[in-house]
Amino acid sequence: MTNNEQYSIGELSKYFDITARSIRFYEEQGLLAPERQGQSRIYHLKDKVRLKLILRGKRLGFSLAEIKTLFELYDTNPNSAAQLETMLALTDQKRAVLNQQLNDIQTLMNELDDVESRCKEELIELQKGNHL
Amino acid sequence: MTNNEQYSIGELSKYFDITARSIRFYEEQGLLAPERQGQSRIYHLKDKVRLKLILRGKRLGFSLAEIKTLFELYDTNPNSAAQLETMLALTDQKRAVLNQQLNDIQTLMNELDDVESRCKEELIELQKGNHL
DNA sequence: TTCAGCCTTTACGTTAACGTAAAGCTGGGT
DNA sequence: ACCCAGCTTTACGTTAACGTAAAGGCTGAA
Repeated sequence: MTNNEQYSIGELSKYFDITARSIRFYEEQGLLAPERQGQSRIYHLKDKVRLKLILRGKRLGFSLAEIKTLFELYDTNPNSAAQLETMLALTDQKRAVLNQQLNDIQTLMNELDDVESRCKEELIELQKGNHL
Repeated sequence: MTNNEQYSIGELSKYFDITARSIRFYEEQGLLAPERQGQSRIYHLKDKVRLKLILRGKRLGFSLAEIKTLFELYDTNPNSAAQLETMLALTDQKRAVLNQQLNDIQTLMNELDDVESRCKEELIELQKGNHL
């Protein structure tokens, strides 16, 4: 009962609104490894989840190479202490970057608020003028 | 009293920890327009502020072209209604992107928390083992 | 069978954001 | 006078992440 849905590359590309070329490229870079039936690629739920993670990583400004190493860290079962330490260090590092982004976004949001309210005030002024 | 500090390109590059090449490139792309004294560039506070904005924009994933149009929108004194509407549309658009990023970051943070706590638990287990 | 629609591989092209080298001016210190 | 650090321009090189043909295989409907 572990979900047996299958997807073609075209279905996935439509679903995520990206090109098939991109999906093949991610595979070429070692981020995906879909099953094959004959020459065609068959994607399952785990591939779909991976793609989702890839796209989210990209939106956050990670390179495909970075995303790949994150996958590898996540995939290798973390049994040795050294591996775990490495993982912790990396998560901390990423966390710092994300916090920086949060700050930036907050600052920018505030500025957008300023601009927006000033714009709206000016629009109201223009409206008043039009009544004459 | 409006602050008369001057900076050389070297000073600014050290301050922001970027190369002089980058700063010249931003100028080449129309994002900066420093004063000249002879052949050398002289930067003032407003240039420094601009650079800060450029770098923040970049951290948020904006292209230099996008940053430039934002600057231009910000610079043109917004007097016509059409301009104001454009500005409002753009701010809304950007706000949507930023909100998406916030979601992504939040999701990722949670996952990092999960990974981290699992790592720490495993480390503790390893410690216990070492006592035998 | 022929066609359309989807898939495949191979391979060269493109864009953004610089890196990097080459070659030269220039002001201050010794 | 000379040098050096820091500035300048010009121009070609580089990397990431695809875009865009080109040429062909497979499969189901007409």
